[in-house]
Amino acid sequence: MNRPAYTVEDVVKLLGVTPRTLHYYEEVGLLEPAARTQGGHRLYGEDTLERLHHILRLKDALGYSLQEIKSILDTEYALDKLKAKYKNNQSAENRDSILEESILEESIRLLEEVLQRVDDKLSRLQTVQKNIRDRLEKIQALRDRTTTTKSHS
Amino acid sequence: MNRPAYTVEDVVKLLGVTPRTLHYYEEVGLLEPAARTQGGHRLYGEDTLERLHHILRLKDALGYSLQEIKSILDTEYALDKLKAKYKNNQSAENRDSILEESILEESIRLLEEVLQRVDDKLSRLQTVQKNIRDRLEKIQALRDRTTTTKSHS
DNA sequence: TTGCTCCTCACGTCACGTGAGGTGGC
DNA sequence: TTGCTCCTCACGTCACGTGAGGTGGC
Repeated sequence: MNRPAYTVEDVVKLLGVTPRTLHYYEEVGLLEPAARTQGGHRLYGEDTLERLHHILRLKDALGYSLQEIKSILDTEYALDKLKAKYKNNQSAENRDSILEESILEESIRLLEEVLQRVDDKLSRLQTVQKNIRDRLEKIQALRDRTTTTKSHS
Repeated sequence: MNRPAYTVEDVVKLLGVTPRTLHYYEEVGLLEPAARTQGGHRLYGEDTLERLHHILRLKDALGYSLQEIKSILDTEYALDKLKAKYKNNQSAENRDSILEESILEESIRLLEEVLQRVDDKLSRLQTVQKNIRDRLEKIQALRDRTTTTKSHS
């Protein structure tokens, strides 16, 4: 499940980060390599690759700090564990008691908060997009006026 | 045209930045106050306020560095000057020669580049939005299952 | 074996944050 | 005059960038 293993070079090419970023995320406890070679070279698994992808989206698209991302990932991890516990449990009463746990409400609050941020960013970007398109059209019209004038002369 | 004047406090409240940010942008030559009081307190004009708003959009929504923003604003300023020159000129030949200037093509290239970035950000954000909505629905369904179970018992 | 990428310090940089000590403006 | 905000240094911080000097892996 953790196979195949990716080297630093692989990750760098796949996700467009630098080795330094991988080192730094490890330093602050955000991303651990799945293993090391006997020579000390980092090896990443498929799951850490997905985790990094998620980190980058939260950072680049939504502008969260690494600290905030850490707490978001912690909450998501706790939720995943809860889901696994739920699935592995036969008893209906046990299932219900699992669903009582506060991590469920916390996850919902978190997702709603993130979604709000996404929506805000989206509407702001759409305004910018419209703005730029208008300006681009105007200035292109101005340029085209020169071209037509030239063809007259 | 540069009236009314805004104090640091006004700008901070209107655009949600800190005084330190205003100081720093001035330090790197991005944003000059329109004037100072005799006591040295900064006063901003309506136009610098708009400029700051533009800077913040380029930084927060699009992720440009202050260096990049500076060069973008420089290009836009040059284009504005060109437009003014165009409008104030009666002669058709003069107008044509103004339109020959390379700043026109440069501005179009710049706007297309920025628009590309906006579109990229938008599509990525839409993916994230869909993702979160799906996950939110699933986890809400899980929570609601508990509620209904409870009402049965 | 050659060459390219990896490793670990460690200092530099960008975009501010955060006091320290002092003055301005309603 | 009181109190809140402003001012200018100047050091701290976050998220890496960038060598320096040395070793690993196909």
